[in-house]
Amino acid sequence: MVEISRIVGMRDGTEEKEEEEEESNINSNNNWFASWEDGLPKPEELMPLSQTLITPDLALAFDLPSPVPAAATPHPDPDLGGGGDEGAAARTLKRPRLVWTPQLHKRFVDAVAHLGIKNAVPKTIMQLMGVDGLTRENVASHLQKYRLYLKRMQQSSSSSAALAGGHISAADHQLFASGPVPHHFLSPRGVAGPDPPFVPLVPVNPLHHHHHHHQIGQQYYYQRQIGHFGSAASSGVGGGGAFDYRFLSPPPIGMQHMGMGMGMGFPPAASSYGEQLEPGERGGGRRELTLFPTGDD
DNA sequence: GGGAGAATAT
DNA sequence: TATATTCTCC
Repeated sequence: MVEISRIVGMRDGTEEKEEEEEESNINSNNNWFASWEDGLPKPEELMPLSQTLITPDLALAFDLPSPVPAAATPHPDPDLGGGGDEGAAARTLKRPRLVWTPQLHKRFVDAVAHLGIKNAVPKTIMQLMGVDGLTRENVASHLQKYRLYLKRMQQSSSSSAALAGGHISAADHQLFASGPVPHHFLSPRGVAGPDPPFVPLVPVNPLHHHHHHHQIGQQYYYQRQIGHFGSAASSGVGGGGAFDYRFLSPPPIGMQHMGMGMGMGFPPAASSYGEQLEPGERGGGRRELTLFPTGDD
């Protein structure tokens, strides 16, 4: 079949110490990059956990308002209908929303940090991250937000704006503030600093691995949530409609979506599983690709 | 044309 | 809100 969305599974065989030094380390991070590789898999450790998330048929079905058989589908796209070019189909079908887990974000930050602000552009970052399935758009979007975050950080740290109301929102802490932010990102002088030498990440090989991720504790699982066929009956309003969720992989940890009500950051070192959110809360019918660690990171 | 970045959409 | 998509510009 066609492999549409796949994400890499990364082993953290080398569970180095470091990792969670964060804020307290921002000022004394002489080694923030010395240990940058720690969180990253060595080339030989890079282990693609590729999975076929959705078949063309399924995609078709889910994309339609009703469970109309593909055969009867008036879909104009030849790629979808004919099972032609796999690559084309893979590009055509929409990927699930990417969830930026702390681990994924860390990779992002590390990449940005080692590229240097000025060289940190989506494509480069993406390549450096070496995460299979990650697109330039994914990175670009995240980068945009990340820059906004850095901007606010600068403001609140270099002026009295912090008192004026430019405080860091809980949302910031949720992801961005949870990881180490290279200090030079925030200080005007270090911005154009020299690029620390580092070993470029080796991109994940595109091989198909139909792993049955049983090895909890050292890999990333991906999660896929698929909405139920557009049954007009079940779909409540944006509220809590009953959806027909199916998990093709073990359920996720409940560490995202803690917005609104109690905006507390996720556990700093969410080493292991927390509780799990009841699936189906939100995301009515949306697919979501989630990378989450199963081991302590 | 392709990519970056901002704006806008979902 | 978080992430995706679109749009403009280079």
